[in-house]
Amino acid sequence: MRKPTIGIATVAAEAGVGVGTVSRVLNGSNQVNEATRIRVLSTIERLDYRPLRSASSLSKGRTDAVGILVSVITRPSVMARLVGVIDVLSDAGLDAVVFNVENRAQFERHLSSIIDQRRVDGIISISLRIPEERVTRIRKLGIPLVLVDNSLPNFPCVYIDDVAGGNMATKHLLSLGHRRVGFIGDNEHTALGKSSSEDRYVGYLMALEAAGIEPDFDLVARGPHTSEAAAALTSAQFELGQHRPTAIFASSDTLAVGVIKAAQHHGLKIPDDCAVIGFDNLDISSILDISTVNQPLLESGIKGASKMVSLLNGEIAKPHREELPLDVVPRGSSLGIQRNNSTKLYGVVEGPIGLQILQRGEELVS
Amino acid sequence: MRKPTIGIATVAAEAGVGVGTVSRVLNGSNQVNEATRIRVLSTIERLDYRPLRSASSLSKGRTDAVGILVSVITRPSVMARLVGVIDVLSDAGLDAVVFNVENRAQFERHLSSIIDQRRVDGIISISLRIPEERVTRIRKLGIPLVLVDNSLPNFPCVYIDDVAGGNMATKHLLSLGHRRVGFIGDNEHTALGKSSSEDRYVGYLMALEAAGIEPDFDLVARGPHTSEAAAALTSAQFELGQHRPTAIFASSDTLAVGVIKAAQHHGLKIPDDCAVIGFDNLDISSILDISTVNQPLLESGIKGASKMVSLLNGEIAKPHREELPLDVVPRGSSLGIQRNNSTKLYGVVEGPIGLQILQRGEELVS
DNA sequence: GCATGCCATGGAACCGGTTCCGAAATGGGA
DNA sequence: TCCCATTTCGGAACCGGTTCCATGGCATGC
Repeated sequence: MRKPTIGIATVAAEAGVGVGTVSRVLNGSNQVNEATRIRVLSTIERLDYRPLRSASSLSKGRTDAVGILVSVITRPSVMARLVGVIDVLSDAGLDAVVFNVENRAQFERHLSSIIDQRRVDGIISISLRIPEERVTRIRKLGIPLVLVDNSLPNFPCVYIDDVAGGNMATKHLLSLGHRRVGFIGDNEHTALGKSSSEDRYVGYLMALEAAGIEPDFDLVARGPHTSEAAAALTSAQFELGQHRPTAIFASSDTLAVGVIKAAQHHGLKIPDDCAVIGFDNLDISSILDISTVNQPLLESGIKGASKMVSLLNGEIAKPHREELPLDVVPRGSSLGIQRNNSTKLYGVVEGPIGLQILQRGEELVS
Repeated sequence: MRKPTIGIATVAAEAGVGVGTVSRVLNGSNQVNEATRIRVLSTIERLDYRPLRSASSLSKGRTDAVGILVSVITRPSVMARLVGVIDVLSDAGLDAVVFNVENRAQFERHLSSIIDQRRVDGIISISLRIPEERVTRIRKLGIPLVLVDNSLPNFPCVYIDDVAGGNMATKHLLSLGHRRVGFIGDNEHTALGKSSSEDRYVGYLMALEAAGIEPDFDLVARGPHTSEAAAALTSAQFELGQHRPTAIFASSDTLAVGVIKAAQHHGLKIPDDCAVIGFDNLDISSILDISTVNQPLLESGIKGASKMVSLLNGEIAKPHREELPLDVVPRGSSLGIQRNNSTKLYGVVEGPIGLQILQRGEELVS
């Protein structure tokens, strides 16, 4: 014997039935007599038969796999969305094939691969803007596509209103009496076409205008999406002397961490000397007590993947386009001590933010 | 026309060649005349032909996909390894099919699915211990398996010596003169079979013994893998009065954050009143200036995936079993101010750790 | 001029499931 | 007892590539 490969035919022969019957048993058809089913199942067990996915895919005409394109996966916000997506797909019996996109070239390569090799049934794109010509192609080919944290005409998508978010964040700072509000954003995403940061900046400008404040472009800066870069940019603003900002809106929590580092570096107390608000409500912002704009990250993944599941079932994604809610989460980095429900330590210790950060009383469960 | 499906046969007919030739062109065989190749390629272009992955898989007998089992993906350490794995696989032209494992039931389900449905060519397991019977099965079936952050006889793996790591961390604290060193670990991983935390605990005990210190089990505690839980456990230790620990080894950075929260809650200054060291060298530990044990996370993924690529190419994974190096990264949470290269702010401001944390001068690039 | 051998090529067999159609078996009703 | 509907089943055709073998053409060597 050179090929001990056990296929559906072998099982059929052993069990004394036709291949069709075995197939029916495998797929849980109810067109099978109970006794027969048992006989087939026991034969499968005995021969240790394992169906071959690709053969099934070929005849069924679908792969039961979904391609997931994610922008720099290491970003915590992206990560959270991805988890939501994977969990939903798994539950639906779909394989989650992940493509990590870190630069334009990689993006193009992965897109080609996905589109031209017909390896997946659908595509979920997370925080990425797909180039126009690709979109056209995808549309023409009729490949199911769902956007998470982005939006595209005629495709199901889950997104937030970044402009509104930027507006909310800035208004929060303005409402605390600040007039010189700085903006620290990133310019990285632009490389992959998506720029939440820019949209949030627009919201920032709108809020200023609504408050009758003339924007000061010395208080606006962009750089790579790292806290180090943000710290450097912020540092420059703090050196403006009396023209320095008294509050800063960082377009993401990661950047907000950098802003705070810079403030400490300049001996500025937070929030008294400079209030800070970030965006995303990552774990880190909770740990460091940074005010932020909360957006439902995990949920965005869940909803996006659910839409994909619907599409693949031939249904129409229920809310075709879905905008998720945002809300400001005020914390110590903007409100400071004068806040309210503080633990006893909270009012007692006078000190820089670092302290408050770590003391803000989570109830310690014992 | 009811089926406009364009297959290799259509292309062959259109180009006036045989299917074999088209296939050869697609696979870059050099057995094809240049003129013919061009003709076929242009036909492919003209018809917008796209080969079907599953058909190819079926005849080739392989899927060119690798299954990745990851324990709770959201853990930053796991995440980092995953990124390494995905990047290497992508470069090798292999699909990365990710299975997120959050509990025992899910684990079993995914394992069955992977093993019994023959959907992937190999399995990479990250930070998970595969149940004995599954291992037996995998071995018998000859499915390529690579372990990352774990080890199993006769399978290629990339791992660290957690016992040694725990030892190093504890020794670091002992070397600073501490005698009452506490341990905060987690018990979650146990649910999935893997327990780095326990191994690190063993290292902790060994270090104590080597120093001639009798372990005090009031200073040992375990709980869920969250900083909140760690804070609660630590809090209890701080209430031991004069018997409280003067230093704590947390088996991961996430837990170390909790330890620090608890210290602040109790008005203890770090590192003066209590030194802390974590494990993993996550971003957060750098931001919060927490001493830690560094392990090459991204690299573990890269090396693991490389081994898988070798295996699938029929080669033997080069270093079959590979132990990655560990090293203590001393930071403010254990060394404190008496350190050395501090910025000017560093020595000036007297205060709790929170301050130092955020002031420790990273050189701010301008 | 003929044997030899390489290159390029056509195409049938094959990979291992799924599906559909026709048929056999079963059972109920007239 | 016969007819028809229903349930269950067998198996050929099919999905769309890959591979191997046979073949034809052409150049080289004697």
